[in-house]
Amino acid sequence: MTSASSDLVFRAVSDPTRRALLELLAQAEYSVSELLEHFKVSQPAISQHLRLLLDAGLARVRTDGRRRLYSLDAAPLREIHDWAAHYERFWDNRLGRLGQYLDQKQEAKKRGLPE
Amino acid sequence: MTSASSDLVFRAVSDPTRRALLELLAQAEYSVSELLEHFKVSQPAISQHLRLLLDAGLARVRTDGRRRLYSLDAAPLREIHDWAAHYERFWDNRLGRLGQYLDQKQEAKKRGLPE
DNA sequence: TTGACATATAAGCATCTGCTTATATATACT
DNA sequence: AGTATATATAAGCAGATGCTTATATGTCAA
Repeated sequence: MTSASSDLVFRAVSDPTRRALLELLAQAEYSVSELLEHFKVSQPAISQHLRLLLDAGLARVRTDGRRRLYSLDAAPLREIHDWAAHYERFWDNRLGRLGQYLDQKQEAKKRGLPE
Repeated sequence: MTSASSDLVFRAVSDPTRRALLELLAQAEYSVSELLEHFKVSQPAISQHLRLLLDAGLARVRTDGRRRLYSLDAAPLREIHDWAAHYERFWDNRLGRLGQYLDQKQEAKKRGLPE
């Protein structure tokens, strides 16, 4: 989980087509042509997206005859999840820094401390 | 949370400089020149990044004299968090589809069903 | 009012991105 | 062997991206 590999994951996930691919791969293993049916781009475009997913560690391939079967490897998504979770405290209320302050105040109140 | 605005958030967050900006804004409200101190790029570059964060709804500004004070709005990050959480089941084990299958098997076993 | 400061915007540029078509590679079928 | 099928790779291109310098805008201070 170096900064470089982390960046690969964030970049991979920033594209809507690749997010759609991940969603499909979450359901099952798919060949390229099966994946292709769900999109309006060319086969090379799909292969190129899959390459980026592989590079980011978000997908695996195995060969089956002349087909290549892609599957999901969601492990790197955990990093994104954890990164976002780091900000969880800030979206509970929409007040940002002030929210933290209010949280503290409320905490204090709960404990029956004077303001 | 349209698909378009969602995309803005994913894109905004895909850049390491902007992620660093968010991290700073999570700590406090900052002026542009204060933010600038933490980076090796020019002032316009920072202003441009901040613009994208604003567009994605990840930051707010208020004017204080001739300074502009930026603060975090983490709300849109919740979407990313939830999106990633959708894959949580897949990173618990590193086996993807097979993992699900094994999960089911294990579930079955727990219930004392025959294999 | 004049000049310094803080920030935004404009314009230009190199690089990256996502796409296409054309082609290479490998396997399967007859 | 020869043809069709499945996928990857190469090359090229338009548009996006991130940066820079130059400049505009607005506020403060003497």
